Amino acid sequence: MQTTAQLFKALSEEVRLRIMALLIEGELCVCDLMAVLDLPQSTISRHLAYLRNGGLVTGERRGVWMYYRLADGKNELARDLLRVLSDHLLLLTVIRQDRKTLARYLAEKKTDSCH
Amino acid sequence: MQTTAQLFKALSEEVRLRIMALLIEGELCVCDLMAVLDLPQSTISRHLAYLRNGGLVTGERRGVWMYYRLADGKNELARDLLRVLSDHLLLLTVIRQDRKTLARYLAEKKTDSCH
DNA sequence: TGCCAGTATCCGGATAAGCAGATATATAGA
DNA sequence: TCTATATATCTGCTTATCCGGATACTGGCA
Repeated sequence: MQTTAQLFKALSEEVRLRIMALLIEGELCVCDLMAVLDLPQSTISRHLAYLRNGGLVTGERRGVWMYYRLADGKNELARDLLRVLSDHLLLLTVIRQDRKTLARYLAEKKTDSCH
Repeated sequence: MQTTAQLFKALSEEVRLRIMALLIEGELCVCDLMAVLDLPQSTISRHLAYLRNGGLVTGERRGVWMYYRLADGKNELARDLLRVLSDHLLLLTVIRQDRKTLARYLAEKKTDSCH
């Protein structure tokens, strides 16, 4: 019960919804999210912690970088919510804009990259 | 976007999830909820206001009483979330307990009722 | 070992949300 | 119109959450 509420709380914030929407496209590291969302590192990291605690994303360290992706499996509610949510998010202007920014960012990253 | 986050926020609290679960069975007035959840009137009323603002429930005045029910229709996301959520809630101990309490309360209400 | 870059957590201050008692509003009935 | 009941909102207080800069941790590399 506590957990159920926590799951919804994790999704009750605009920045976190934007992060979720970006991760639908695939894994990203913290610095990618900083670049696309244009927010300080501590802010991104804090929101990722919320999503992690809610069981919505998982992080994997690869060298110095932490790659985050949508958590799949075990939590059935999380999985169902995410399915419903992702359909909805793609209709929103902010989310569409973020996706464009991500695409542009990833294209540039190939040539002029921090890593 | 703001609205989407607000919808999740409305569902991010234990008391509100319990209210939602009770309303799945049908409409209830504030005093019913007070009796079943054993919480003061102002607390119930405040949580109902959240759910109302999130577009999850609607209230209808009938005499002195306000009857609340799940909001149906217009908000597509709310509807989808609710479908997913209700399956999940019924598995939880707290919710099962509340349902039993509600059944017992409604049975008594027929004979010895406040209204 | 020492340094740097990426990430997580801490800190202090502002805002939001929780609670429950007190008060205001609305309706039914005398 | 006056009273009583049901509900909503206000009040004062406590706790949680937000933000972003500062600090601590971690891994790669010289």
